[in-house]
Amino acid sequence: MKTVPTIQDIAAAAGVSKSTVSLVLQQSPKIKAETADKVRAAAQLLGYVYNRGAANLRGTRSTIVGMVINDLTNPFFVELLVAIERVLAQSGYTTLMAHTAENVATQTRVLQSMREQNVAGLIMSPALGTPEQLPDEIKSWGIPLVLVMRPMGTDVDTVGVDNSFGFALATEHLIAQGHTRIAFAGNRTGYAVANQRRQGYLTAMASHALTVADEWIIDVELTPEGGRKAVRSIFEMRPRPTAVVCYNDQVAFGVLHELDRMGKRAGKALAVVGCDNVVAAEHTNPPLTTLSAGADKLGTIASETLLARLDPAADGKEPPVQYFAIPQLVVRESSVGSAGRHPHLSVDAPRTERRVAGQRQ
Amino acid sequence: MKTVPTIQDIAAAAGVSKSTVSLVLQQSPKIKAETADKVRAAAQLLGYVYNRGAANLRGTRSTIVGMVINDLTNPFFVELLVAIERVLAQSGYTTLMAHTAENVATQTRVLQSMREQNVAGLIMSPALGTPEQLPDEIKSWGIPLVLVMRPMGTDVDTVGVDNSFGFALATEHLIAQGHTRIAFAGNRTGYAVANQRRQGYLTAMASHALTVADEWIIDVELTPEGGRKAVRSIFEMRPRPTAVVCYNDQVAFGVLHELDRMGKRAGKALAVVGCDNVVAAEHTNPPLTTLSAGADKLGTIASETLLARLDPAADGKEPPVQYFAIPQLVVRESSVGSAGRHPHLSVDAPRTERRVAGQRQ
DNA sequence: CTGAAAGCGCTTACAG
DNA sequence: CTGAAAGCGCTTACAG
Repeated sequence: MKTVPTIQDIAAAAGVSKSTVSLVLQQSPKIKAETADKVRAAAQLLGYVYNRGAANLRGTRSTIVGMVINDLTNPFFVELLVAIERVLAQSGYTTLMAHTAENVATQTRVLQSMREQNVAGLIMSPALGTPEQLPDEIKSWGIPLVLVMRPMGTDVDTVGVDNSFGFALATEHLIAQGHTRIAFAGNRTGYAVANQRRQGYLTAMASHALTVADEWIIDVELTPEGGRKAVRSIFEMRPRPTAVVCYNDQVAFGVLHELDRMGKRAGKALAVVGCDNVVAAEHTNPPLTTLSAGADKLGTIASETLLARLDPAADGKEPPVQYFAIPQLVVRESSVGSAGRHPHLSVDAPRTERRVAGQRQ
Repeated sequence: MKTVPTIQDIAAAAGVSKSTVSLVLQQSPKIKAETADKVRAAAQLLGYVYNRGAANLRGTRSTIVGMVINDLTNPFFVELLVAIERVLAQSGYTTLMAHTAENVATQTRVLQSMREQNVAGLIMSPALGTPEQLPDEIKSWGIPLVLVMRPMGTDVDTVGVDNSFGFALATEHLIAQGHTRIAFAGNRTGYAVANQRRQGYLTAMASHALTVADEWIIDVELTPEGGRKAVRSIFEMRPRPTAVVCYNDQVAFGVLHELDRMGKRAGKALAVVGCDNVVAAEHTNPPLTTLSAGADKLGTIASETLLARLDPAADGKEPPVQYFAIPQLVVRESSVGSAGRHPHLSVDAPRTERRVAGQRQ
């Protein structure tokens, strides 16, 4: 545990005051180039390490950003995290990460800890069941907050996806393939995102005058295991759905797997669509048709939204950002070739990835 | 941006000195219970938030631990990260996370940043190509370091896996299935872990007097794309291997996928074994046989190793920990049923997951 | 262009 | 059992 030199030591070595050293380290133009060079040489020589904690304490700003993620077992959130971390690092911020595992109590503890660390701002994907006044409370702490993926009112910066549009798009795709009995594997009731996704599906069905049997809305855990359970339910229904829209790729992976165990193949026995377009969706057997909003793009926008709030030039009077990406459908083999009414779709689709652009009507 | 109360404010409100407040917040037994209660009540009332940065600055210890991960796109490292973060949080430490994406320059920048944040300790999975003197350099900073997954000499605390044992085990499994022409999809040359894995495979082959054709050692990227390329190579070989040991599950996923594209099935056309047992390995089509060392257990051990070093009671004279887990083989469908010489193995394996315990001879 | 002084919010001996 | 004082490593007005 050798003791690290401080600006005081550099000041002594360079023969200047510590004020001067501090200004040099901040790249202040007030210091003469010659003096600055002398200081930098001394710092180099002594192996100086800037103490950001001390600077944050004395100065007004901190350079730590907290990121609170609800579910790192879902690769989508990992992709988001990686993008956010990259953009923030480029702007000189360090990312303090915490994982709540969808647990509100853990989330409370974690937020407290971030507050104690004096984070400059927070990016959070709130755990399910988060009390709706939490964003206001965080704001009352004076910490800028950007919500990702899970909106909580229009009063807080939010970066997410237009889920009802996306799920309508996915359902339309299946209808265009000739399917009329389409199931939804997700939550029957639940939080905002779950409702939006279910609603998008229902809207598309209704707009084609297709009736939705109550049992087609299958309430399952949002995991591969939930997807497997959904398949078992579907194959007990009479008449049974020929297609299923899944809450996310994790559920869809379970669907693909259970079909395989039954000796059936997605795309033939059952058309399957997921949501998130995680990297693995490209390599499943068969490859998964899924909604893509671009984790990388969403992470970038979330970071930039926060950085704008942290900019000392910001007046804090800008209205809340409410950005909802329009997802695209990436068509792969899991959703084509079963209904067979659109041969042009089933010919190339298994080999050629095509993106159906989301277009609002 | 309302201003947060400090211990000074609490001291005034409670009618004591700030020394007393500080001691109460540290749960010191020196303060009379009555006084302590009074102080805590005042803190509660004012909405006091402990400023850990100030405490770290004045005190000798910091409560931030840095975690440097080379590849978060590999779910194995995410599982490791989650376990580490959980254990550290339970001990009152906050985790500062950084992702290097296998880039040594990024890693250097990130380590610098962690040093500036005055982390109490570091857990690192070094990027490929990390200079071998880095652990010594970090130690010279006075920051305890635990390496995970990728050893760099015996002089630094290390938690990893006995890779050569594991890959021998995987290869033995394939030999026991009757395979004699077994390929290896990974690196032909490379860093320590790559060499250990390849060596384990070669050792098992040699111990059964099986010759390894040079082309069977296939040099590919350690990604699904690399796995796909390996399959294409294998099917051009004459005679062709009937089984392949993959560097990790990511490569194996690509293998399973390319086989599927060719209309073939892993376990029938080609026996496939992976390494890491990531959660998704259970849900691939077909499910993947793979080596498991337990990301959760490894993460727990790594955290505990670091916590022991951070314990103020530690004398710093304990010898370096060198922990290498003995992996187990989790047998699933991807590796059985193709050679058919051991019918008892191929009957239940596709449905029943069995663990073959690793036993050193 | 540079220095002396005060202070960020805590903790830690040292007195009493 | 509690308080007064010094100081952790910086930054920030304020002088000059």
